[in-house]
Amino acid sequence: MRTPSLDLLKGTLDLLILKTLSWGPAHGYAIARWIEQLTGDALHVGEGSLYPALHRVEEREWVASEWKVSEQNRRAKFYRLTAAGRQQLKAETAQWGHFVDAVAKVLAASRRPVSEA
Amino acid sequence: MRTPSLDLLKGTLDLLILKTLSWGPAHGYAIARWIEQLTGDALHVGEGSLYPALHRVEEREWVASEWKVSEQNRRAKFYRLTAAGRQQLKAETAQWGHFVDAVAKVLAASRRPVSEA
DNA sequence: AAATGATACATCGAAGTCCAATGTATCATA
DNA sequence: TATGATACATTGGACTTCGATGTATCATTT
Repeated sequence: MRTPSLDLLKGTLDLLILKTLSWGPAHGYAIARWIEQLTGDALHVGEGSLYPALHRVEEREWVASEWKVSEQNRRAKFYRLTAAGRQQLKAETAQWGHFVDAVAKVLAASRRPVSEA
Repeated sequence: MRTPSLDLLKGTLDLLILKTLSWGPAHGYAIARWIEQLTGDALHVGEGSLYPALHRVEEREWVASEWKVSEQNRRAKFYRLTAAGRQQLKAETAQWGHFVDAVAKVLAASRRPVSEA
């Protein structure tokens, strides 16, 4: 069985994380809440997806982390975008756009293409 | 390591298959070529992704299959959309749209949302 | 002072998906 | 008869996501 929280994200979680960090450093919890808030809860980011993703992007050095104290006065690991991460954000944003365009082309077609040759 | 054929598709392959079959019955090979042709090769559909996906949607009874002879005069398994598949196509198309919208909202934001109490 | 709820980190296992590589066979054409 | 395009299929590996669960701290309420 599938489709619990819609199963969405589909590989775009990295992109969304990089994007939220482009607004400034943040800890994981805040990242998840921001995404949910911005999308009106259309996108739910669970911990089980979020933390593996954060470790992933840190391992690839697109983000760096540092322990600090949050606005709520609690220990929290703050992530910030690296220069490489900024590059990656740009690249993934473009790639996402191309992908969406390509899918749109198929969805917009009302009949099959002529098999030329 | 990742990003061989761009790693894309990301769960939308079922949707693309259902869509191509909405134009009429087709065999797997044709489905893959149509998608590539329509997207100007932005989307590459490999056999290793295609056939498992076809078996998947058949198992869920969104498509039905039948052995026939192709335009090239060869044996080929033709898939056609079932009534349930047509329903599913509609549902997945809508869901895809919502997802793209949600991602767009995050990507369009220039700063973090205000954390309202 | 104690209970509660929100914040914040993290891991695990299960399930599912995609992909490259590889293999077989047929038919049309050269 | 060799080649290339068509057409089916499987396998193994790698990766991602998800729900569930666990720990701990701080602020607020009782």
